[in-house]
Amino acid sequence: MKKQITALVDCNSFYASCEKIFRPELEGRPVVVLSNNDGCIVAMSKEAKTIGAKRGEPYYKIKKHLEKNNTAVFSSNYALYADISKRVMNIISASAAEVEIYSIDEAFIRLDNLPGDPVKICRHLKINIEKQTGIPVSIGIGTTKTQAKLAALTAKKIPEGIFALPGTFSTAENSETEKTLKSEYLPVSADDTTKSFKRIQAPHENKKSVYTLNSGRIITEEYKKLLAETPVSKIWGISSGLSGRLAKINIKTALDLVNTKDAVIKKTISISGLRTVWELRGIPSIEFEDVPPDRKTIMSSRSFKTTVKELPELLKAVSAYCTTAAAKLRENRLICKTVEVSIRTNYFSSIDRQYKAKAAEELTEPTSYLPDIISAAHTALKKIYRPGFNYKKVSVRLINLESKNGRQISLFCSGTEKKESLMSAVEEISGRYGRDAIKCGLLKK
DNA sequence: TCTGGGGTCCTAGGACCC
DNA sequence: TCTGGGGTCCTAGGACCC
Repeated sequence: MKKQITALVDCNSFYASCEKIFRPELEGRPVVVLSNNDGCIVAMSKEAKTIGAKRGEPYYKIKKHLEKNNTAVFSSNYALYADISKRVMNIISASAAEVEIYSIDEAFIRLDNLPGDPVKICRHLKINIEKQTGIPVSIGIGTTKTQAKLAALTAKKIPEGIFALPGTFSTAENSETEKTLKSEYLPVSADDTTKSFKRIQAPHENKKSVYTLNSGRIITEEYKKLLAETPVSKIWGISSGLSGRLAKINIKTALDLVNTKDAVIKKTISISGLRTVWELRGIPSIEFEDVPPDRKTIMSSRSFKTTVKELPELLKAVSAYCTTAAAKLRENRLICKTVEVSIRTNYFSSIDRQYKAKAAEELTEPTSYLPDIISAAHTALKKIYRPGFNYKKVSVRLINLESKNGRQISLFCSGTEKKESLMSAVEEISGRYGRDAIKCGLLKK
């Protein structure tokens, strides 16, 4: 197996950058984007970061402060962000054979199968994206996805916007170490790292300035220094909860982490944490998914601006979320077996009595037919609804999804054909006149 | 007064079976 | 009076990501 070289392309302050594209006058001003109901901050420009805006922070708490600093505030416009994301991802996809679109604003690329210098390829790509879309990006390069993520943190801080990790050293010694590692958790892809990684090593780096991890793996002194300067909470996959647990056993930096025994890691932060550690050591352990796996659930939910008490209003909301979810289901050419509805009161309220519940309803046969989905969701909601509570949020989740194509036979059973053509017609109308042009009403039984 | 939405994966514990 | 053990499957809850 070949040495993996992975880059992470990350759009800078994506939502805020989208808002700035057509408003050059915002240059240099703090920009924040708010979540649904203008509830909390979901994105901010670097100027907004400097004045102390934080992701997830409730807007009302920081509103005055933002105003004082002349901040441009936007309600989120997901249709716009999705559209711009698509353009960015198209450019990235055209640049390499193996691309994993990881989120709306990030993608991993495999560089090892491309001819030419990885850094140069990335520089090209960065210029291309910025020129064609107006969205600034940072690119981190490493030998694993987790390393690429780590490199991207540095990339964001430097003017060039591209940073290649000064290598986990890829030497015969490392390959020998891995062969003798008897860890039962050692991933399949861990062997053979004999290919050199010279290309993205810094020019002044020489093989003598190396450091041997407790595991026996060899890394460069430079990489060691970076690990020592990085708190564990900055590592992809390790958030505040796990960092707290790690701090208790005196693991504070990424270097502490990679020098900890596998068994201790697994015990403290579970198998996913262990994979993260291997990746930091330079052993690919998180799969590169250039073919996106089938989705397992589709969810649609919304918090109410003001709480809701009555069942009819909840039923109406559920119908609307079913419509959104079913549209996505059909877009993905999937059908679902089960519809799950959940409701909850406002857990931030200290006055309201608290209640939350969920119920799942099996469909008589797997389908993407909206009226059947709504009817199942209504049945589920009625099972869990209790009068007298102030409801804050309702969610619909479609689960047990399967591919529509595997179900051709049943197409001709129990009126499925009719349902199919009805849904196609509905889609055409929505496509032409907008999502709200046509709605689903259910007959009372 | 006002605190998002949409995903994934892992683990522990219970039910059930032989 | 003594009261198995191991496997599988499911669910709830907790953790992470952006």
